[in-house]
Amino acid sequence: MKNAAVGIPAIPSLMREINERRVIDTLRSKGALHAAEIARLIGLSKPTTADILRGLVDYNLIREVEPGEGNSKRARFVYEAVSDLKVSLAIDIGTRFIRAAVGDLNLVTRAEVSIPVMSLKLSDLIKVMHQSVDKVLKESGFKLKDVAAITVGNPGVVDQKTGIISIAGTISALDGVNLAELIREEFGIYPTVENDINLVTVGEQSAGHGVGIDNFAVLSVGSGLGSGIILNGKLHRGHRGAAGEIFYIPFGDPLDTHRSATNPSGDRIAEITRELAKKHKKSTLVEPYTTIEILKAAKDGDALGRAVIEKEAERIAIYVAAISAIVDVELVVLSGGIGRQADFFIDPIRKLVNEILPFPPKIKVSTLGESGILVGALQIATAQARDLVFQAQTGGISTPLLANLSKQISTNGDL
Amino acid sequence: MKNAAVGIPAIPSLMREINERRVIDTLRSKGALHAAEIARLIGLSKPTTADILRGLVDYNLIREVEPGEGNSKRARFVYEAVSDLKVSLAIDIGTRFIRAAVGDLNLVTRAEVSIPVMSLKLSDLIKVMHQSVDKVLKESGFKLKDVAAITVGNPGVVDQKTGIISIAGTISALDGVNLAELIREEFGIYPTVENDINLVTVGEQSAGHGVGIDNFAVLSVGSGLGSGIILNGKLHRGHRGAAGEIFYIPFGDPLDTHRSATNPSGDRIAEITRELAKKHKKSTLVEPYTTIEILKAAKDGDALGRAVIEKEAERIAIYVAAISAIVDVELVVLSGGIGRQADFFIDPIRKLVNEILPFPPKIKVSTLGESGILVGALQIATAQARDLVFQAQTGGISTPLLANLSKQISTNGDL
DNA sequence: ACAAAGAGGTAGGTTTCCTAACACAGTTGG
DNA sequence: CCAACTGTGTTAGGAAACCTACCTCTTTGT
Repeated sequence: MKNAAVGIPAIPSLMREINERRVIDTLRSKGALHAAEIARLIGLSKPTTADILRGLVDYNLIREVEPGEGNSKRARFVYEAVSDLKVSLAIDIGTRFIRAAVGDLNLVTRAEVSIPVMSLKLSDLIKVMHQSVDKVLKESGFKLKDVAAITVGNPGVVDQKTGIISIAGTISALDGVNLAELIREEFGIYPTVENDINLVTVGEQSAGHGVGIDNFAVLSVGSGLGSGIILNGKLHRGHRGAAGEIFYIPFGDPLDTHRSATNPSGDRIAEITRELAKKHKKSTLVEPYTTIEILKAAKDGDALGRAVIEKEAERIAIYVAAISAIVDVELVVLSGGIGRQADFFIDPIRKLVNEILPFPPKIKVSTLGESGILVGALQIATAQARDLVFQAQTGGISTPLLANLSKQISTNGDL
Repeated sequence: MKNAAVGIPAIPSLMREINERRVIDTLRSKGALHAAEIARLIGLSKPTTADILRGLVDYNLIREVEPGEGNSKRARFVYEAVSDLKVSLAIDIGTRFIRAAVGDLNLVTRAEVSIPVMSLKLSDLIKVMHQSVDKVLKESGFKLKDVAAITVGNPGVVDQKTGIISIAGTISALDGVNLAELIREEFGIYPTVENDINLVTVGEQSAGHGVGIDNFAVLSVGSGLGSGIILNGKLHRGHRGAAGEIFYIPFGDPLDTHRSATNPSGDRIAEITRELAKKHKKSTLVEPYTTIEILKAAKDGDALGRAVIEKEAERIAIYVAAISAIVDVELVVLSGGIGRQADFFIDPIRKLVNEILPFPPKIKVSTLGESGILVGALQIATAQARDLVFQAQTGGISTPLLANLSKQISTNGDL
């Protein structure tokens, strides 16, 4: 125990703030509504609700709009959450592209761009990042000063306290870089920096197979091997942000240096192919073995291709099993360059997992595509932006805690 | 999204309830205090605090006591939380003993008993359970009608929705049994049924190495192999309550039937010993190899004993590494019959883990001893008992959600 | 066309919290 | 040893936020 029962006492102004947040949240998730309906939805009386609405209009957090089709004809006034007071910015630093997206406060993507990366030098990455941000802002029609929050995805492990990247693997220029501080210097806003697979996972939660599922994981198989985990509805980062770094699970030789050196599994599939090529002489596949070619060959029935995919299925299965044995998820979503193509070999994966585990998870292939990272990044940035805007407009002494709190009060249905 | 923004609106009575709970929580964690000090700690004004205190005294939830040493001499009235309005009951169904404990509302153990189990038949287990409960209640001076909540530990996986046990391994009579319903029939109270290692983990969190640590795991090595995981300060059960069932991690042959049959690692150490005995002829160890004898021999320098322990250290290390790779814990606590004796071979475990992982966890040996399960079970039962008593005494329309809520408000220090 | 139902608003009241001021009891220092 | 100070507990008055009840006006339905 600490020294004191720190925290916030419940006082009338807190009560009001919680109710104001409930009103805004309701409007954001349900669109335009009139006062009486809001009152029913959040459980307050009509006079109180009307008073809150007047206040929020004054704060410019909501506005009166023309009643639309969905609204009762009796409704004289209809309100909606203001969506363009500020925007949020998502940046994805990948090996081949840097992508960026602008989203409004109602989580609508206003623009999205993708610029190829030619050099993995840090200075070049920063240059391309700037180009992406300039371009996406221009397309969206907003300026940098309209940006309330930034979330940045990268392949490394992020120390959330300092913002420093480690184990960036494929983009080794980021290793040891304080990316959060760097972004602040470049754009003037201290961002949330997050591992890219964690962002894909948040993306799946908000717009993919993970909607409404409290415990699930994303297994990303592609140029790297990694996973992101949602537990009890929240992204689990772990003590140092390294949760989900599954290639460190000591399958095989516990001291396999191949594993610990750099993120290994990028070339693993080529390696496996080379090995299996000794057995399967007649194949359309030739060096250098690329993932795309192998997948294509396997789909076409090539024996070597199929053999490689069989091994890959086994490899995926043991990682799915390991994750599920430890955290018992309801679902594992396969993502990444290889994982997103797993549709045609998902059955052997399921079969193997079902043989290993007494409580196997469901296994699905991601449908989010390349921009999954940006979807997740926008989700996080927008949540922050909403909170910042609320504080700025109300002049509240509010804290992230309160935002969570009001969310708890408003979304908890399991009474 | 569901149909409506269900939840609780913030109304004055909710505000009061939150503040009442903050007062009681403060008194339970800090002991007897006077009004002015409570007001300072929880952040309310003196008149309001005094009013709340009068109410809680009326509800019989707190009482006025003589000022003690710790209190200011100026304090005329000092209050403490009533501890014996109701009690909670912890029951641990083990292979060799059934243990039981009675705890009061301030989490003080009032009595603890342990009765040997002679037969693992379900009817016999129920008989011994009754004996344990009768005995522990008698020793504590309370009656069954004073019990507000029961938590029951068992070796199996518990379906929290139905209360049905599976994979009970060492006590196969429990497999498929609806233990929660059974307890309700026997004692008239619907209990919380929980996996025993999960309870040890909660025990470590409240009274062991896990105090104040948000992410840690307990690895229990003994007659079985299992783990419990605390993530973000809360026990992680997983989708079907099977989180931490780490012996399903497919190390070695993924389809190892030895693993999936029943919980295997009980005799694993004897097996390893038999294998290694071929190399190490001159040993004091003889069949049947028991864990206690092997540990003793290893401590005494016996070559075979040491070899076995070395293998065991490696086995522990890979499980520690797997858990940490997936959920990134700050600490792993070793528990169970073998784990609690790991003090003298903890260094090789640490060394190996440090070689495998870039972010290795701290590793410690549990100091809780045999009754760790009961400590955790009392923790859970007492939390429930407090909530039930609060509701019963105030006649509140309160829900578990509110209890969590007020806890959030009062204990969240990271603003 | 007219009654019922629903939206929006007003009036008056309750709950809960706050600040300010005061009486009283220990503590401290000349 | 007594006066000044500090801290506890209480009272009075008031502010913020919620509620119910009722009213008016519009839409809907028979």
